[in-house]
Amino acid sequence: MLMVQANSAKPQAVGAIRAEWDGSRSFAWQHGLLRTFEPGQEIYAEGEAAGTLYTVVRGVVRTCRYLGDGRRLINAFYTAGEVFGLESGELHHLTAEAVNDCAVTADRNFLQPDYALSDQRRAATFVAHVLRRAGRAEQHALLLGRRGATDKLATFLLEQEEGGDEPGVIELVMSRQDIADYLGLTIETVSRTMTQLERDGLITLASPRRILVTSMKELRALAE
Amino acid sequence: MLMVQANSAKPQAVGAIRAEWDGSRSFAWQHGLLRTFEPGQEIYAEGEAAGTLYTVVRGVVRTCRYLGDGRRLINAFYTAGEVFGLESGELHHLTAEAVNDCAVTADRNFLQPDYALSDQRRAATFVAHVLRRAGRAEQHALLLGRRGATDKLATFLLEQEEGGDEPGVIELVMSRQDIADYLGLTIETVSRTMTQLERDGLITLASPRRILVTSMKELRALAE
DNA sequence: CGCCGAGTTGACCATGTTCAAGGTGGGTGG
DNA sequence: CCACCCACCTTGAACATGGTCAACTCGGCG
Repeated sequence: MLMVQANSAKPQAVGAIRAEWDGSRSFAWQHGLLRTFEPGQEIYAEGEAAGTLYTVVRGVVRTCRYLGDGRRLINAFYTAGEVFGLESGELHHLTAEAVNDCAVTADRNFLQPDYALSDQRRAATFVAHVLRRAGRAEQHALLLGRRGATDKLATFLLEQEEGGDEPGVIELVMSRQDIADYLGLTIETVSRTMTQLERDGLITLASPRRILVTSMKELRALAE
Repeated sequence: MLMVQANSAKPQAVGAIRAEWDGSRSFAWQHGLLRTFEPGQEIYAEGEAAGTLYTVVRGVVRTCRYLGDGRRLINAFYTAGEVFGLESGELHHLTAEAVNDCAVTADRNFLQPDYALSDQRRAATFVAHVLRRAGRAEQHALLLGRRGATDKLATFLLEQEEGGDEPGVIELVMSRQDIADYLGLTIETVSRTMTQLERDGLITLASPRRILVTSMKELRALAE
């Protein structure tokens, strides 16, 4: 059942949802309110009540935690078709923000315990998403465990290359600061390492946000 | 239904399983084969077929990945009552090994797709476990994202203190090398940082593996 | 044109790694 | 019972890597 109603962040008609979904991956939860966010805008904050399941329709969302000293650690980037906002407890323990202009659907049915499991088909999809999230988080932990900045960046770039449309071409939607906070590095180190990879002939920086992989083999070797 | 049969690693009668479980947390999957492992012994390897759900009965299990250069990254430590071995794909993408002498039950019913979801109660428990694992992995990623060795070790020690029996007392079952690989540090840095924490009066090293927290407040402050 | 945010680069410094040398304690065997 | 061994841990000194601070470039936009 579709919910359409007024909302603080530009709600849109349901037709738009279906339209945007066309040509994209399909999902079991094709209902919920469509909301759009501007770059940097907060979707929910750490500590708020959880229970809503979000699906990215357009753009990229990041989940992160702010530390006492002002530093920020980015947990994950979510792109079109991916879901986020699930929590094991009552509260969000991460903050979600829009990286660029983006649209997400919010399904509040997940406030009801076991709603997701009432139907076996829905349960299967639900579990698949949670397992995917667990795998992704473990992948990220493994990435952060790596020693060198070069290792980390190479792994990150390959990750982004996978998610992109054209093989060998990486269109970064996030800033250097975002990358730094995702890799546990500083913006300067990210920048330097990027330049170094270009000098070594592994990549070409068409622009800061557009990267061409010129030696996939060597890049993969760095990521092991 | 209980499965009891011969196995390479010391299978035991089912009575023993129930006996060991008494007084411990209860689980929806109280069936499966009990197997024991010696310190360092492999339970399953990265790349092997998945589908078995393991529950730790006694001892501690670590899941890790070995990198090309011989380095090892530890993903998690599992203690009595916790489950591991779930995968989103067909294969294990981590290796599981016994940290000390330990016993686990192996339930191969999870080879059948959607077995876990056939019953809603079982599905709920299953989802809870996967969500827990996701949360834990994200926690670990956040830990690894921290800059200082002191921050990391303080966080790790608090984590261990939580899991222990006596407040303020930490019994480490894992070696310094294990800790180093879990925190993305070297064994020397772990050792030095441990000593430094003792010099600063936050902890007392009764023995390398037995630690008394003498200033919980300051330790928490380090972990933020 | 001048501003501004994002990115790059350089010089110096702090932190953790590396390499190497001791300790320590629990086992085994003489 | 002691001597020895071995794995585990600690400590020290030199070194490498990434962080910090600061200057500079670049491109878009009022």
